[in-house]
Parts: sequence; structure tokens; C-alpha cells
Amino acid sequence: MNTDVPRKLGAADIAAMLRREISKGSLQLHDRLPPERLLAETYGVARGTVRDALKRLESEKFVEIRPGSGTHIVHDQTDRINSPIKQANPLELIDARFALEPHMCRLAVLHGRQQDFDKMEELCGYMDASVGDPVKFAESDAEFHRFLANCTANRLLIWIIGQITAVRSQDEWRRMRQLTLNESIISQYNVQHHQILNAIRSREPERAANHMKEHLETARLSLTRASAT
Amino acid sequence: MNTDVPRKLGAADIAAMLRREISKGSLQLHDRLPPERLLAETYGVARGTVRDALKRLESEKFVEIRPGSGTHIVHDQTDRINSPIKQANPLELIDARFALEPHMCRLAVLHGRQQDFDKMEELCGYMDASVGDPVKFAESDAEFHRFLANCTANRLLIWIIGQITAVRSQDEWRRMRQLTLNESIISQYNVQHHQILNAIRSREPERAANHMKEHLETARLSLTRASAT
DNA sequence: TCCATTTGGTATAGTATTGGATCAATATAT
DNA sequence: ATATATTGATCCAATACTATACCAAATGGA
Repeated sequence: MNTDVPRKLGAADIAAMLRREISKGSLQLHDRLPPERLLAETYGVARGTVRDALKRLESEKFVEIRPGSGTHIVHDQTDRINSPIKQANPLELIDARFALEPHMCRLAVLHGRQQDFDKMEELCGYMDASVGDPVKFAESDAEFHRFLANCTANRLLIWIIGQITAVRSQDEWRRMRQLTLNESIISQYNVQHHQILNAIRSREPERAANHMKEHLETARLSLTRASAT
Repeated sequence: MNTDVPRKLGAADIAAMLRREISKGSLQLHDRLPPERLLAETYGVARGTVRDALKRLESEKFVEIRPGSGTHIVHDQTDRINSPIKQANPLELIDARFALEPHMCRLAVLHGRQQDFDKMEELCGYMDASVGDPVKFAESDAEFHRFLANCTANRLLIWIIGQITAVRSQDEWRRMRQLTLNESIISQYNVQHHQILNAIRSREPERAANHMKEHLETARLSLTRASAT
């Protein structure tokens, strides 16, 4: 996949570059991106490619595309720019999730609504279909855990998970996932997601929490194994 | 982002520039923006465009447009931090702490250093001496839990607890504490703080976690009891 | 107090800019 | 070889911007 010769830029590359500009702060909240035609010219790609990249950023809630107006930045990165949250490493993240998510399962049993569960079921379906596609899987996975937070109906927890998820979706972490996520791991995760969801649906808080702990233990294992190589 | 050819400015751009000028403070001195016609001229745009930008700033409570008088800056830099955390209520906070702090005890057993424990011991001493002074007690209490976070050596958790503590020290919460904190409750808390610390010092993660759960249960009880009256 | 000036408020018509959508040709990867 | 992605072009629709004129409220000096 890596030829040292600079490949032609694709939509994914443009998206990554823009994402980086936004995270770095040279493009700030409420700023307007250059028009697609100009972006296309400066990056030396076709306008369609730029449009593709922008669509990705829009689905990641980085920007908002307004016809006739332009592409506007809607993601407020300023909070996170100087926040120690950026310095956290993957193992610290796992520990934090160990603290948060099992108890979130218990709260989800208490406060979760049918529609939340249905949405999570849907996400499980997406993940089942993404065993061979780590990128797609990771997106649905993040959504799954975000919805779990939603089920707690606790604004504090929802906010915390949102912050953590925002970090997880940054570039360096994307690369990290490519190392740890293979087909076997993903299918293992999928089984665990189903177990967690089923336990919540059948109102068994402790069983749900235990399945979550198991899930996180698996994640930690695959992480330490990957960093050992 | 640098496009060599400066683009034509739009209302969104003018708004962004003024927003920054105001936040920076360079416009705050005069307390009043230049007239729309002058702004239009200096930025090289039509007056309608400037008006559009000003309307946005007004809806964001940055400025106040007074017909015949001018556009005045009303931006209050102090409450610029609008974290969704502020909307959380005390019961949500307790639930979040239920998720976080017991596991933090376990991590503290693993990563806590002698000097951290000594500091917590010291804080326990302060609290013991503040049975009759809810304000002083609350300060040391917040510090105690912050140091517990420190013991985990997990930057993510330290940051989260810091955010939560910042909320707890706000005015409305101060009043809430005055309702719940009486001498009997405080001495109960003090006993529990010692139990937690001792369990951590003697490297018993589960006992520490259980004492913390007990502690939070007590806090929740005193809260519901207070809000029932 | 009165009046000229300054300031924002509104309206309108024309022009420019911007994203949306489509398609055939070409390149790249598997 | 096939599937996928990129290109470059064209046309469309939504929105924004310009330019001008006139109105109404506030201001400040005579």
C-alpha cells in the first residue's frame, strides 16, 4: 500500500488535510472554507474529489455545506486545543472507559428507551457487515458507544463520552486502529456488542456491565499485543 | 489556510473578523464599532454585507445594534465558556461519580504514590477540623477527590474530574451544599474518606471501591432527602 | 428648543458566487 | 479484466453581494 512515490491525491487525503487544518487551528469555528473550485485548484485535484472530501467532513460534523453560501466550519476545536485530553495515550483511554462504560450499562438498563435500543441494534447490524472494513467498523463502533451514553440520559456522561470520542476520531488514533483491528478482532467485538445490548434489553444491569468489562479487556489485550510488535 | 489570491470577503468573513477583534479586546476599548458605512468602506464591501455580519454578531450576543446610535459591544468575556456540563443536575453528577470514582480507587491502588497518599491524609485532617464549617469542608473535599484522580496517573481521568469539580464549585451548587451539609453528614463523610484512603494505602482495590460506593450512596441519600423537604 | 448631521432600517433590482448534479473519458488498484 | 475512483466539463439552483435610494431614530451643537 505504501509506494514512496507520492501517489495522486484522493478524496481521503484531501479530507485528512482539511481535518488537520481545522484541528491545527488555522481554520477556526465559523470560518468559511475556500470554494470547492478553488480548493480543487490549490490541491491539484478535480472538484468532484474535493466535494467527496467535504462530504466526509460534513458527516463527521466538522463542517456544514450550505448551497450557494459556502462550506462553514461548525466544529469547535478551541476547547480541546489546549486540553490535556489530547496527550492521553490509548492505555489511559482504555482505563477511563473501564471506569465509565460498565456503569453506563447499568444506567442504560434504568433509563434507556426502546428507540435507543433499536438504534444500537441497527449499528450492530452495520458492524456485522463491516468485518472486513476497519474504517467503517470504527465509525459505527464509536456511534454505538455514543448511543450507550445516550441511554443513560445523563448529560454529564453524554458530554464526557462525546469528548473522548472526539479524541478517538483524530488522525493519530485512526492510524492506531488500523494496527489493532483485524477481522478476527472485529468479529469478537461484534459478538460482545450483541451480548451487551441483549443484557441491557433484558434489564440485567450486572450482566451488561460484565460483558462490557469483558469487551474492554479484549480491547486492552489487542492493544498491548499490537504495541508489543 | 493561504490562498495566494485574497478572496472576495463575505458577510461570514466579516463576522468572523469582528468576532475575533472583539474577543481579542482590541475593539472593546471604544465600546462602539465604526459606523456601518465606514466598515463597509474599510473592508471593501457593500453596506448590506456589513449589516448581515452585524446581525449575526447580534444574535450571538456579541454586539447590540442601536438605531441612530451605533453598534455597541456587549460581549462579556468572562462567561465565554459555555460548557454543556453546566446543565447537569446534582443527581446526574452523583451518577457520573458513581461511574468514575470507584474504579478510580482501583487505579489509585495500582498507580498512587506515597506523596499522593500523604497529601490526601493531610486533606482528611483539614476536613476533620471543618465539621462545623461546610464551606471549608467542601473545599478540602473537592481537593481530596481531585487528588484521588491524580493517584490514577491517568490524564484523561484527571481532566474529567477537573471539569466536574469546576462545575461543582459554581454558585448554584454552593447553595445546594448548604442544604445538604450538616455536622452529622460531614462527620459521616469524614469516616468514609478515611476508610477509602486506608483501603488504598493497604493496596486493597475492591475494598476501596466499595467504600467509595458507600460514600457516594450516602451523598445521594442526603441529596434526595434534602430535595424532598 | 430646534435643526442639521449622523446613525441604523428597509427596499429593490441586477449581478456574481457557490454548491448540486450528471456524464463520458481516463486512471488506478486488485 | 473488472471494479472503483478520479477527471473535466456543463448546466442548474440557491444564496450572497452590489449599488442606490429613501426612511426613522438618536445625537449634538447653535
